[in-house]
Amino acid sequence: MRSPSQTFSYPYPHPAVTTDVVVFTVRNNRLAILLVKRANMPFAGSWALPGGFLDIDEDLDACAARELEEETGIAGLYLEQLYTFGATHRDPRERVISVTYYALVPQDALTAPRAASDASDVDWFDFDALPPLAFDHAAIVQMAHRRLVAKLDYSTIAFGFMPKTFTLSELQCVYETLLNQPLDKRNFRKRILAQDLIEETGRQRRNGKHRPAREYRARFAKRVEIIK
Amino acid sequence: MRSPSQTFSYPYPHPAVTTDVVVFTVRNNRLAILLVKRANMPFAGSWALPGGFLDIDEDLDACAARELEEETGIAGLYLEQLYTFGATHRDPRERVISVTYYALVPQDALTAPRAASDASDVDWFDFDALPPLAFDHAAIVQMAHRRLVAKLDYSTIAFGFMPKTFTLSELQCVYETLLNQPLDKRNFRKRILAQDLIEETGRQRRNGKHRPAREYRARFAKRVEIIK
DNA sequence: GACAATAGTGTCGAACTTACACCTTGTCAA
DNA sequence: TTGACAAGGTGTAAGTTCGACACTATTGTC
Repeated sequence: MRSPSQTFSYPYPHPAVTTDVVVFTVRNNRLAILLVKRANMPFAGSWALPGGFLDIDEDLDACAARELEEETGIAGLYLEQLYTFGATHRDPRERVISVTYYALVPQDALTAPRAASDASDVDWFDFDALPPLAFDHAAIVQMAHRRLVAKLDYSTIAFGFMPKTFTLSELQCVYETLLNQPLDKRNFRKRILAQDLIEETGRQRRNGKHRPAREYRARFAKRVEIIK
Repeated sequence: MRSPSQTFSYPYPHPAVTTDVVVFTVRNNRLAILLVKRANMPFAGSWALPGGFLDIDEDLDACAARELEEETGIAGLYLEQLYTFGATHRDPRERVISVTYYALVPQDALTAPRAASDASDVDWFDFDALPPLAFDHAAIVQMAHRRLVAKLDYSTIAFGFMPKTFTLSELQCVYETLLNQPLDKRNFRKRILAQDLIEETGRQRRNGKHRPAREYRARFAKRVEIIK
């Protein structure tokens, strides 16, 4: 926490450093991201990415994780650094450099986020129906989305959206949502199974009033490896 | 420039922000990077990446370009942001966040770099014979190299090493250097020409006492597009 | 004119990608 | 119990891409 009772002086001007996080999920077959409503100036009342100022003895990754948890209650995600935004007037208060991160979260981990800290509200928004965003956060979101889509091709990033167990139809549905196009069921299953990244749990899962599907899990441990 | 006659105070501690740049070239059929010898403490006398402190009213990209030019005399490169390093004790003086960049330069643009500013010397080093580096710069170099190799597959990044005109053999040689493996001449030419990214200049180039080769140039304008 | 050195060219098989349709297994309601 | 509904699950053939592979062409030199 910050203690405004003293001041800190330097022989040269220093920018402030923040972290901001773009948290993606797939919800109702739509890509969605997590936003907080700002409680304070500037942009009070605007929606923004969760994030905040770096503590002076805190690693960047830790700051992103802490701010995310403080403002939304969501913890334990794997945060990957995205890009650093530092245009000179991106924050009206002072010079602010923002180191941005992105993360994926499975639908079922949606322990409804709770607002706290500098946020007066928290909610998920469909990616193609975002409200106006504070600062340059719209640009950050765009870059995160480009990265996400690019990584679909050459990494296992999509598994980041899947719960511990899932069916092939559910996985295909996530790919279709992210790629925004339908995929052939047989070819999809062939390709996924050929990669040898998932295995059957042996159980079945009933998702409706019809034939139940085989349940799968990722072969790799907790954190989904992202092939760079 | 910095004016140390006054001080700058903030209600909260601020880190310093620097930029550092990894400049790659291919030289004598080997990958090489540009290093400067530090004139000042800390790590005075050590080799390090060119870079330095962000001016308070300067964009990050501009800072990287400025510091590169000040310390090495090299200007006009396309700098792409790589990653931001901010471990708490990576600089012994104070908390320093470094936004790092990388760039590629063709062999023929090697107007011999000249040391200036905070650098007492500048030189190119073969990538697999680097001296010990100051700060965490070895980690930065490693990450830049991983990114470079990864992008070879799905981008036109290799053209960044080529002069305005070149022969197919020269291009193949750059690929072989970067991939560290020999390539089949016929398959290489087929693949490159199929991409439709280069065109014949109509001229020939004599590279020795033997049959001259056709000269090519990149189809795209000045800056080589890097497909993300 | 023979030799040295690099430039330049085509084919075949294997592997991978894509397009495409039907039967199976469960629920539910008549 | 049976038939309709809904999603689960499976194979094949054609086209395309990728990789291995060897010889002729052109220039300069001796």
